[in-house]
Amino acid sequence: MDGDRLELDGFMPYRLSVMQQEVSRAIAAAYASKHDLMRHDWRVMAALGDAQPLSANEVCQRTNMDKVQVSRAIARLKQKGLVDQHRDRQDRRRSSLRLTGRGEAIYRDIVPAARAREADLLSALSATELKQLDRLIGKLYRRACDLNMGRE
Amino acid sequence: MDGDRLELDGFMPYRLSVMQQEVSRAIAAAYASKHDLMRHDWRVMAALGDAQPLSANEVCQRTNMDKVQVSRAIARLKQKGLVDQHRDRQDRRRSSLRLTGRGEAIYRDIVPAARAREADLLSALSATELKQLDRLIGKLYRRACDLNMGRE
DNA sequence: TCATAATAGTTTCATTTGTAACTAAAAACA
DNA sequence: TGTTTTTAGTTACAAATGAAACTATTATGA
Repeated sequence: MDGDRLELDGFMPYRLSVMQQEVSRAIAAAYASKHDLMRHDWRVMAALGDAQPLSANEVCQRTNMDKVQVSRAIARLKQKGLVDQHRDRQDRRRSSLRLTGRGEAIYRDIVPAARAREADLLSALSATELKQLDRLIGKLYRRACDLNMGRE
Repeated sequence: MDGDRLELDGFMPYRLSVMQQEVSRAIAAAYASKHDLMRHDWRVMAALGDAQPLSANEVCQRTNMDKVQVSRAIARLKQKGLVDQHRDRQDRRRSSLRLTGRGEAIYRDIVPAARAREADLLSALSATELKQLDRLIGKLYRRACDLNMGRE
């Protein structure tokens, strides 16, 4: 252990990042090639598939994306005819988002593929390890959020 | 468990991504604000700090970045006077990269800060959990790589 | 040897992104 | 009520990115 070198390979945040990228790529195969969607687009669709209708703001909260990303994803999805957006009558600042028929169809096509890839991925782990993973992700996430609290 | 909804919150790749982003942000605090470096720039510096000199290609391998990203990071770092690049005499396609004095100084300034943040982060875990995490990252990474083997 | 392929690294162009500034509507408050 | 502040969402612009094409050099092999 050399005191003044970082040694990337043993640096946990780096390993986490490299691993996550690879996982992300494995999952992207479920939506990118076949339906020509970007990660952000798919995330918005996934949120709407989980619970409709949602306002753009609710999509932000559910997906951990910021409002600009969501706004742009919605623009792309509307243009492709996968999402409908119309102003809320009660509060005319908001809008209410829904998957269109085609959007729903694509969502229903992707979900099993995404699930299958997730299963493939997790098949490398035992049931015990899976529980551990779940716990560890939660702990690290909460700790990181705490650390980031101060700044913005 | 609803068969035709994805439920993002329980979808492991999503949770992994959100957690990793937060961790990344926590670490970025060590190099971004004070030294105005981007993630890619810092990664290249970290690789060089670990072992100098390196060719751009060796940086690619050590950082898991692709050659375009590395080329651009090097351009930025050269312009800032943090990295020196000169052609290799044996093979004039390659070049040999080194941190400059100022580059080294910044590297040595960042390393302890990055280590401290990592420690903060990992302090949420017991020694046992840390070993588990290490194992799980390795397993998931290898599995994801296997899954991605086919394409490209 | 000469032609072809492979390798190291850079550049180009279209697209995506991040930040900040902006518009519109509702809430707060005086 | 009228004024200010918040909130929802969009837009603008500069910078970063990805993919493909490109340059220069070395390796291969007929």
